[in-house]
Amino acid sequence: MSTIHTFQASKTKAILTLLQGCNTLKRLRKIHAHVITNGLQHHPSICSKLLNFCAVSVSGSLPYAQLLFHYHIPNPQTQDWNSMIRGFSQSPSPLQAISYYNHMLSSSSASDSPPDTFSFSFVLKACERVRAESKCREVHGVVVRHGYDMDVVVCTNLMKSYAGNGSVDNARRVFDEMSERDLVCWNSMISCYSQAGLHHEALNIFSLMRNQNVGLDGFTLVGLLSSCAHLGALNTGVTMHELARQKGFLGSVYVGNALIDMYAKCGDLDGALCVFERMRKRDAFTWNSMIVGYGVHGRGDEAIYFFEKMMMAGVQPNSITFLGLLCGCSHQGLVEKGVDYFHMMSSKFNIKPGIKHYGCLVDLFGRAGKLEKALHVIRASHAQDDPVLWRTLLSSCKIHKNVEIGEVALKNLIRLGSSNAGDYVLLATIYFRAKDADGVSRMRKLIKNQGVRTAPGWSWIEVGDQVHKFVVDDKSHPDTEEIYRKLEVVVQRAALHGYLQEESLIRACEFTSIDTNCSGTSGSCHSEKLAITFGLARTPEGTCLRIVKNLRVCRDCHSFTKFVSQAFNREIIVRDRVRFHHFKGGLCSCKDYW
DNA sequence: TTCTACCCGC
Repeated sequence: MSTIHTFQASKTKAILTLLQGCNTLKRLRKIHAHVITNGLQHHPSICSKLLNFCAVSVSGSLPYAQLLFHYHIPNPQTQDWNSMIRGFSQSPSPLQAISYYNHMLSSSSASDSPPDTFSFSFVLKACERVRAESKCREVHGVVVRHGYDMDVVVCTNLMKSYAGNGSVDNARRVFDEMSERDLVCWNSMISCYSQAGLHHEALNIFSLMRNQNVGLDGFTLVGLLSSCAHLGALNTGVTMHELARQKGFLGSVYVGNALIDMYAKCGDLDGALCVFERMRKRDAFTWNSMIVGYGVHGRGDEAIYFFEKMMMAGVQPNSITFLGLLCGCSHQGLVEKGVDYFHMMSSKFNIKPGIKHYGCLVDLFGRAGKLEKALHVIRASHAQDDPVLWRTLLSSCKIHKNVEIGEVALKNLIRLGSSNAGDYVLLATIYFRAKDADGVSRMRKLIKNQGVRTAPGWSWIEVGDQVHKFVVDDKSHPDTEEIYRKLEVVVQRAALHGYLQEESLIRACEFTSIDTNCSGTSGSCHSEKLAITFGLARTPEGTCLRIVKNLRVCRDCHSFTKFVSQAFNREIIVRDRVRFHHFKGGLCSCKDYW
């Protein structure tokens, strides 16, 4: 008996060694044949290992795993089910994982092979991938019935699965009900919020962590820095930077990359550069963060400079690298360079341009006034059915007051059934500037028929460690009265330097009571004026104001901000939906071209 | 065997 056992043990070991070196299906078949000829096919450990390898390893084969599972494992144990669920949860058909999980629960031997921590974790991943929220709830119920609702890993997976299904509130509920939380779990809650775009909430989790002395690690910092980047919360980001230094996390490439991105997105390119230069190890994310950072600031030359250094460092660019480059070229008007890079990405780097790259190219030509070329790009892109490209073209037509191509763009948007009030307003503005009253009234009718729905505009400004958010005509801020009083003073002083409300544009918006390019209704107070006024009142003279807003800057606010920067001698950095504007001494870095 | 991270943009 013991001889047989020793024999089997050495065979098992030999087969496991073979499996480790196995990288083709053909070899896998050979190993399986070997298992059978040695009479080991009923050896539970061997079969489980073989199954796990087939299901999970990159060089495995899920169909082969199914074959083994259904024909060679008569009484699958929990770990065998887990192999199947895990394998399919990360495969192109995660629904199958859910199906194996269902079978596991209903199989006659369910009492011998109950689901465990792993089964739940894997099936929850599958629920997340197929966006099956109801299934996620159902699994949650089973988790509770099997007494795993105190398992910190299962709970973390539950949170992620709920959040991935768009239900952050449920994720938070799971989080709140946990009796014990580890650091991973806290980090996961931060990531759930940031994934949902709830960045204030993500930062609030960090306050809780500090109150409860949870500590932090690189994951925590990266998550929080990402939220700071989205919010434009530079001061908070600098605090994180300081924490990273104190706790010794500056050596992490992830943390360094997140810091660069945070500084760049908060409008502090010098800060980004400083972190970049001190990094010992750099990867594609590092270079991309710099290139994209300079790109969205409209500094194409520097984006190109970093791209060239990236090449010299031997780092392979990816599609994001080229988005950053193209964005920089288009905002700086580097048309030829942009075209070169567009071609280079496929010819030299074998990266297929995606819809966003075509979008950049349309923007590149459109901004430069080469509207025919922009139109040609769309027609040659095999993406004529993407509304984003036509909308980009329409915006370019507005800059260059081109009625004809603007009409073509709108026609295509209508053809695609995705035209909205914002598009009609764009074309109406073009008609208005071209003094085409008929066109304006046609658009007015379309807008009336369709009804008006606009995204609410808001602006943020960080003062101290607080981010203050303003909407159009905001009355909700505790200091509202003071802000509006101060605003009058600011407008007067800006007017002394030449600021004039842009009547023409206001009238252009009036008939619709919106301008999607503005933050709100005409004659009303746009959110960035309130944020700027608040910043002027609450920060020391001479300090830079940083505003983040969700829409594009309208012409009136752009002009207002220029004069304010001059009248109050302040540098004002505005990050809009697409790019940065650096206002200083009455001028803007975009050269009034955005 | 399981859980959390950076570049795009939703």
